[in-house]
Amino acid sequence: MHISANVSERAKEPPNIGVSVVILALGPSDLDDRADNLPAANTASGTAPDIHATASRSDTANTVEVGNGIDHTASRTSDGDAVPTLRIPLVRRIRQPFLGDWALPGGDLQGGRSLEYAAEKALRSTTSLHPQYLEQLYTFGDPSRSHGGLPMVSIVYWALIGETEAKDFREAQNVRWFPVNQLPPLAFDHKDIIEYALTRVRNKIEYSDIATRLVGSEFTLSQLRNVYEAIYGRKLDAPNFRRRMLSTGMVEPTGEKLARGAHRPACLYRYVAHTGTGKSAKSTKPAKPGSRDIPTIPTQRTAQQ
Amino acid sequence: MHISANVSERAKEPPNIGVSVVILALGPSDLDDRADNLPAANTASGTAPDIHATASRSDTANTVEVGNGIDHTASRTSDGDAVPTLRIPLVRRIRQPFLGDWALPGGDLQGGRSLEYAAEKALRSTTSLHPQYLEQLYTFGDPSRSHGGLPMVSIVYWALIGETEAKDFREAQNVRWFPVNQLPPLAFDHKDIIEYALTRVRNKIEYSDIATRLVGSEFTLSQLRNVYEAIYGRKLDAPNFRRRMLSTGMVEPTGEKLARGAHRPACLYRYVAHTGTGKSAKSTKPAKPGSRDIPTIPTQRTAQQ
DNA sequence: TGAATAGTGTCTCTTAGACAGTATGGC
DNA sequence: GCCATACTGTCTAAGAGACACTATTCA
Repeated sequence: MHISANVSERAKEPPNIGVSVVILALGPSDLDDRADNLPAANTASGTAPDIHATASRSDTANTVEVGNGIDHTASRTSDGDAVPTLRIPLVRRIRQPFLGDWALPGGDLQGGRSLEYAAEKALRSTTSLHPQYLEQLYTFGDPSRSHGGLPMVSIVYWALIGETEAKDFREAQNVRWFPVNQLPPLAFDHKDIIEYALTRVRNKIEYSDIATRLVGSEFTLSQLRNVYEAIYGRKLDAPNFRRRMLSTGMVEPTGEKLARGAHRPACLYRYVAHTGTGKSAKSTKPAKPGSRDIPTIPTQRTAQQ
Repeated sequence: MHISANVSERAKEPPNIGVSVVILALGPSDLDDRADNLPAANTASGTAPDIHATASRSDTANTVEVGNGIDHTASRTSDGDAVPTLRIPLVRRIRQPFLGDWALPGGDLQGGRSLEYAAEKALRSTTSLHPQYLEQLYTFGDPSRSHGGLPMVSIVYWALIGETEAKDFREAQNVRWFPVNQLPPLAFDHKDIIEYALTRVRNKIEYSDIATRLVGSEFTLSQLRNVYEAIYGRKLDAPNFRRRMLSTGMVEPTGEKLARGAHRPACLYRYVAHTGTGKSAKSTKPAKPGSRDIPTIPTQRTAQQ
């Protein structure tokens, strides 16, 4: 990857390729507000002067409200019920353009490796975690998005990380976690990209099994509902949610129960892989992370080679 | 882009980038079977020996049935009603690998140009047409897909071309149009890519306005239904289709009528841009071809830059 | 008049959502 | 007993699909 002598020469060459990841992780779902020991959200993490107010406070000074169509600046609704929130790790830029702003984790693409490999590598180097789910989001290549940097085609992936996994994140230099509804100033078009990823996830959760990957192998329907609520950013009606989950045939009871407090214990369920014989088994190829180059259901393609 | 001396060196370099297009065009919807003067489908077009049987005949020797879950090897159903079919232009490969097989049109990516530009250019050079709709499909980058060629990342777009536009295609060397249900042997993973594009289009037509771009500015509901039928590959119930279209508020009557035969004339309608005040106005940013780098609703992204 | 397409009415089935009410645990 | 959560029952409204039926044109 060599850089040409002048700009007109450079324009004729193909742009560089990078791979980036929107990493969506479940926040803690237990009701005590642990804002101060959330993954690195509040710890001064680095060398550069802190140009932002504390991101996890309820005031939104120096943070950007992502317009996701849902009104929740805090993680609790007015009636006092907790709505779990999604969190996202970002990397502070240490060079121009957008020096000091926050950006999605990313890396270069190696010739002999798959795109998923590059995405997982970017994810690991930022969080030292493995994704529960990884899928291509979109490829951005408009020349105007470089803002003075080198022209760059960014192949963007999005990843999901479960609550238990997110607890052993790696606290790295210039890496912080932000709630998706309180993002800091972002470099390039990364704000649009995150919004787009959220739209995509909320859409995908409707017809796929991604939510079941964010809970353990056995789970209560409340726990599963919490995953949906975190992704939607709003509370769901518990009775209707139960009916919907059971009617899909995607989950089945284990027979066990789980007591977690001064109330009736909840039945445990497990995920049932779709055999195609289920009742409303919409076609949902699981497509594990790093599996192959064939996307799951609704995405897009066309290729010269 | 220079080629390195040996393989191990090459593997460390970033792969080449190309842009390809799945071009979906409406076939003729009038009922006379014009298989023999369809765009270039049957004319011997080239220098290379013709390794395929006539692709537009009803026998499928040397053609590949794309498994789209719909049983229609011919364009007519058993009751005699015509089902319009989608057609797709392919380019015959004139070098290894996959010499003689058919492939999606594509081209290189120039640094100073957008991805859409490259896709439109590939489309123009093959068909001399402008797309009614152009959208990114997916980016393929698995090393295994090169099959002996150079490693290649393919950013794939899909395009829609209306029936009237498709009539003045350009008959080019080594370019032919095939019905999507009778494809010839395809190079690389292009068969998967086309199947994926069809899935995507059938999905997208549900919640977007792409169908209205394939008819004129004024159209009857029968004409619009024909577009849906071509994309779905099956007949639709006319009364239910009418109700559904009218209930979305996406179309409105012009007051005019169109007489086309020995039967009751049909009312003409026009497309109504969504203002957000409509009844079931699902969020559908139009996203014209070549507009910007922000995708429409359900797709995916994440980027390093 | 008949053929062919345009268009209306109506029925059923399914699903999502609202919400009242019951069940079962800890305290 | 009370409280909190788990779970059941039921009503309503909207949407998709099947399909009988009417309307309007030309030949």
